[in-house]
Amino acid sequence: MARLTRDIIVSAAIIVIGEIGPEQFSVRRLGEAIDADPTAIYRHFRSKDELLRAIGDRSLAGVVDNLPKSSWQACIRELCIRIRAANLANPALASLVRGAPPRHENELLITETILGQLRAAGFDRSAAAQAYHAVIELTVGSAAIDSPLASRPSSERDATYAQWRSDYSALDPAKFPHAAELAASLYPGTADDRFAFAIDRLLAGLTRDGTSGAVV
Amino acid sequence: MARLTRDIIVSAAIIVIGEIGPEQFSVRRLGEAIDADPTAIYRHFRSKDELLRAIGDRSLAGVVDNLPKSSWQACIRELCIRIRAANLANPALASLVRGAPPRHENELLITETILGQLRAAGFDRSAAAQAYHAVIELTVGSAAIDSPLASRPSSERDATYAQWRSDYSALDPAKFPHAAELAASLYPGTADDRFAFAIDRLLAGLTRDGTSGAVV
DNA sequence: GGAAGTTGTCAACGGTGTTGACATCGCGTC
DNA sequence: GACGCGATGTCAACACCGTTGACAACTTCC
Repeated sequence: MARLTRDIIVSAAIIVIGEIGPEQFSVRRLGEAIDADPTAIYRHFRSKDELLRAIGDRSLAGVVDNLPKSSWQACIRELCIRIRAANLANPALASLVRGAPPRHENELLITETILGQLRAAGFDRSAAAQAYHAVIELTVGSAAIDSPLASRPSSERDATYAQWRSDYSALDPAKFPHAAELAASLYPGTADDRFAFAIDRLLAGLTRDGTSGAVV
Repeated sequence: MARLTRDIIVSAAIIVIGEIGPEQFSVRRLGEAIDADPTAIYRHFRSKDELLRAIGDRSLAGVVDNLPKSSWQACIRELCIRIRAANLANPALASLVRGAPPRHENELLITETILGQLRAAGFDRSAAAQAYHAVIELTVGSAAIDSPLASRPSSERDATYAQWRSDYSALDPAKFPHAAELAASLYPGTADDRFAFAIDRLLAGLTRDGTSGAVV
């Protein structure tokens, strides 16, 4: 009888996910890895979803530490990049926002940090809340989309993007003139780069919305 | 022997998903609904993923029709709202961007439309591609996140949001001052409203990025 | 009419999350 | 120290899932 705790299980799960990838992760594989009966896990977590949420929160540990203080944009930007990185690595993202609000410690710290930055920047309550939702939606949503590809080796990712560009360039220019013309420009850089661009633009848009007294 | 076609299967699948929700949808349930052996579906689709993609593309039919022409922002905004609505209704969103680029007819039309609008607005090739990715990432990601809740009745959704606000307001103000203070302002309006706000702010941010010659 | 290819049917494989009955362990109490 | 009880690990099993291969029925073409 191996003694288990929530912490032990979560730590083991993170290792297993790192080895076999989020898609292949299952309760049975986890049980095998910790050399215990898979169903023993259900003594510590009500369901796999609850386990995934715990994993997700663990991977967010320290995500609000030592954020840049140069500006609120730089701070939120860096925070979102970290959140995204944490969420890409494991499947908890799916259950992160799924049917449950940020109840866990680290998730709450994220909410608190973002709201604090926005308030300090001059956003009123309503505007801060709206901006918070927009930022989180982009960050978590982006991670959810990019996650499947992110778990593959980077060489494979590059090959995939190259293939997609080639698909676009092969389109009928009569039907899809712009898509065909811009084929070579699509999927520029890494997915991380594209996210950084998006969050930058969103933050820029938030400062000029007229719904808050925020001034840059 | 009931004669099946891809079209019949996709139509039936959409009905079934509407009845039992995206989460409960399975090949077996679909087979039951069309009164045929579940495995017959595999004569027309290589895998469930391929079926889901076909469903996704079907639900995007007509999404680029009659878009507002008042401005490129209004056009893209409306298009994204429609895409989101289509994706919320079925689970194809997960496989939409998952491991495959927009290869289907309607998906390509979306790409073409957005790129065309951006180019006409003065974005150069690189800037148009970047902006396209940012917009799609937010739109599809947002749908992916909101989908689980969107499949429930609106009364239940409202109750859920109310519960979450109450959770936030119960937080320790010493640890989470801003989250506690803004509890009542969080989750304002509907998820659709929040998305509309986010896409508005992103589009606003795209016009002021300095990476294009775009002028409003 | 016969051959060939397409498509529906059936049984089965290997996997999943989860549950209930049973056994075993650790710990507090008499 | 013995007892009892609750917490926890083990095992078998349930009800699903996506998918495959062998077979049969049907359609189409020569």
